[in-house]
Amino acid sequence: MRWLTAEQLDSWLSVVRLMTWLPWSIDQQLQRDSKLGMVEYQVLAMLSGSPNRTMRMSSLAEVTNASLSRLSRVVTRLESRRLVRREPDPTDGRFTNAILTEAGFQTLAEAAPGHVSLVRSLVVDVLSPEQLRRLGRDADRIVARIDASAINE
Amino acid sequence: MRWLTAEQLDSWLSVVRLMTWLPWSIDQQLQRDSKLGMVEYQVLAMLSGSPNRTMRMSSLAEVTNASLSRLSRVVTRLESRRLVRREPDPTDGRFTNAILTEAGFQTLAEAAPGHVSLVRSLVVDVLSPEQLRRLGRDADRIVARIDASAINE
DNA sequence: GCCGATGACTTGCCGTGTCAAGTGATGAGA
DNA sequence: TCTCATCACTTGACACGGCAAGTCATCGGC
Repeated sequence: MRWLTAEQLDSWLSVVRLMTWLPWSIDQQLQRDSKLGMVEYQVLAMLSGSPNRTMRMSSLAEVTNASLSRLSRVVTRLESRRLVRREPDPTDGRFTNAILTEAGFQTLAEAAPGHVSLVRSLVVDVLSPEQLRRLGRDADRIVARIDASAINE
Repeated sequence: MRWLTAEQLDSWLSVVRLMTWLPWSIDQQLQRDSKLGMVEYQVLAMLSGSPNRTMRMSSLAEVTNASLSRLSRVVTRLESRRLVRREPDPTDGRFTNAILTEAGFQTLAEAAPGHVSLVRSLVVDVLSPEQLRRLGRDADRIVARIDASAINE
């Protein structure tokens, strides 16, 4: 059994702190300024960038990193605030489409500047372009390993 | 309002994926193999490395990145499994000490190899020593910014 | 064309985290 | 010494996510 060196452990604990506090911080700001969680924001954002502001629940779940069951509840909440609407896919009733309403688009438009500016001030503008690129690539590497290990259960 | 370039957005979304899936993956393994969540594990680990396997609730909350209220519930659960014990600090009854029991130490000893080996296979062994160091430093930078922005509310 | 299999969600139940209010111990000032 | 403020938690109420079971539409084989 190979243990971690003190240095490796330090780096790992730094990553753990990041995983704990960065989502927390983003959620705080979104919640305070727009009454949205990060997943809610991603749902609105992904819908706004899609043809007809429409996406299938299952695709939406994938791009927002949410389970289908979580997404279903999130969309239910957004629907009750009239930010999103649900419709069965006309061509195949098994699919459900989530559709961004005009009110949802407005809400996103109001939330986006504050959100982006926080992401800038906490992450993007704190690192050099090269550091940010590397950080993204490292994250991709790790996520790829997770995917790989999930496949072989 | 400065928007994000496509490249910056990509990197950011990679980081978001990391923050979503890495904790999930760690929790899965710990839960499956040892019926522990990541915070539970950290609690046991931090206690085991402390003098007398004892720590104040408030210090423990800090090192495990948990709110005091969350830690209180976590320790209640661990206590009901006899992995941890609570005692008021003899020298000042306002403090409560959490103490790792022998059973708790055993549980940690059984959980640690699998946990460490997952951390290795997902993170530590996927990056070069230099990449890991940089990742840790980038994480520190970001967390420092979060702390700074939390201070000025 | 019918019927079981499959796929795409949805939902009841439960465990857990948060927020705010509550509790009990201690220290500080009158 | 007797408050009263403060500190270090703890806990009740509530919101939310996960899991597994349920629902509904479609498809494939007969």
